[in-house]
Amino acid sequence: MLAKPLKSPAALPAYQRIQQAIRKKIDSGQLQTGDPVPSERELAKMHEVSLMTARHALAYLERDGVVERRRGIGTFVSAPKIHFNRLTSYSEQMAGRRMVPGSKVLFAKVVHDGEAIARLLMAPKSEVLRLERLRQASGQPFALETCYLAADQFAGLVDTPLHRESLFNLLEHKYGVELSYADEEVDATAADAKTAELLGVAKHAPLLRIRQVIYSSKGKAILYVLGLYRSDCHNLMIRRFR
Amino acid sequence: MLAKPLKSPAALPAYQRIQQAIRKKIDSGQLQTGDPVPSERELAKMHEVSLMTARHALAYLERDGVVERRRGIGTFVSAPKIHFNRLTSYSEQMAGRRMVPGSKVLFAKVVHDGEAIARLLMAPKSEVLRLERLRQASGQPFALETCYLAADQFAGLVDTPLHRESLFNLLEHKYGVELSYADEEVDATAADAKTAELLGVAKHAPLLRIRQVIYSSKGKAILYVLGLYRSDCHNLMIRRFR
DNA sequence: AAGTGGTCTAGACCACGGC
DNA sequence: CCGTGGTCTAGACCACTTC
Repeated sequence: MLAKPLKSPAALPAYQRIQQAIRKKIDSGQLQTGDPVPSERELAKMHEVSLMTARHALAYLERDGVVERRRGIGTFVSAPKIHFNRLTSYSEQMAGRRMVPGSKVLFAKVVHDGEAIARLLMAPKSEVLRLERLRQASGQPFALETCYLAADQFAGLVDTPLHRESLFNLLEHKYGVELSYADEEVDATAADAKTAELLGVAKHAPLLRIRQVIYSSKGKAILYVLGLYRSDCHNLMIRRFR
Repeated sequence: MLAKPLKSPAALPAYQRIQQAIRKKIDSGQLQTGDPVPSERELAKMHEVSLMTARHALAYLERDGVVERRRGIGTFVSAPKIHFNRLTSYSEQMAGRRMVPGSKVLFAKVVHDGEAIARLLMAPKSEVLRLERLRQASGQPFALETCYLAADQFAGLVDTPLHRESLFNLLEHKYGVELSYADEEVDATAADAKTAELLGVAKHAPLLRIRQVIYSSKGKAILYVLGLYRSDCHNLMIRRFR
């Protein structure tokens, strides 16, 4: 048998549409923690897809912790994750700590280096905007952040005054990008000479290094950020569940 | 068409056999980081299964962080990074990856110091069990972990052979404690002389420091863990949502 | 054009849990 | 017994990347 050729252009895959429908019901409160989600067979009929496709939708919702599946019983809405680990902008973090945010732009240009990053961001001609900022909290330098964005998507950004305005704000409101989640890789590293001077620490002082890839709600990589944080004034707080 | 009915009893599902075969090749060094794994179609032929089954095997290996898949390119063995979105025991982490866990107990006694920790764990008479272990992955030392537990609750633990048995396992099965979540504080620090020697790194080398408080499902603090991780072989992976 | 992974079909049988 | 999720088939078309 042929696959259904009736797909409208730019349509989401069927399994993602099913997921979206379920997530929507959870968000709106129609489905609450512990409530049963329609079974694979029901979903297949409702959305006019095969069983495997409905399965796929549920399997990946389970992977993301949205539902729990129990053989012989059914699929249920899982307890709401407390998003202790919320993705916030620097400005939002500062506001939460009642500190005065400050930011000095050290570099803001379109560059061609960094092919891996360009590929990640799907930047045409490998043109990415590189934005280097020294972050300050109440006057003290405390982090060095280098952001990369696809140059074609965020053309006017180079000329925007970024020393005061939040990048998150710009992306979300001026560019209409809905930021959704970030994958972060955290480790420790030693400060090189230039970084040490900028941050006002000793050379080789231990720094917390966070590399993050921030995705839009459509799953596209929007932003790559490399951050180096003074370990004496920056702690990462995480809550993890078993 | 019928499903193949030739399965011997107690046989693993086909997709798990395929995963095992791949993991084995990685463990034995036949496949190294970055090496291509056979394509879906190759695996399907080799193991005499359908394409969907081979796909399933690879998809779940990717979910576990063992391989990376790139459309139009292939599937590759991913870098041996430790992947942390859930609260897992050290043994579980090692098992999920392709490493042989090892652990050397450096210290295991009831102590009276550390009032703050004793209060946190609600330990009577401030008696806490302090357990210091050197963690190894495939023979290489890679972390120094110091755990604290309330001495009265886990009396027999001092005499339990902990060099092989997982502490999580003991707590969950022998002591009937249901571990639920952990709050973690992450930063960077420099190795002191003793730590540097134990971990086999230079003095003042940057280390990832994680302090965690692990709570039971009843919300009681059960375990305090201070971990120092070699930043050259330990990365923390986090996903955060907006 | 050839090869890869991504999505999908229309069924099948099995293992499990509750009635 | 029936409904649930778990495994599986033998194909198909699509999107993407490399040559």
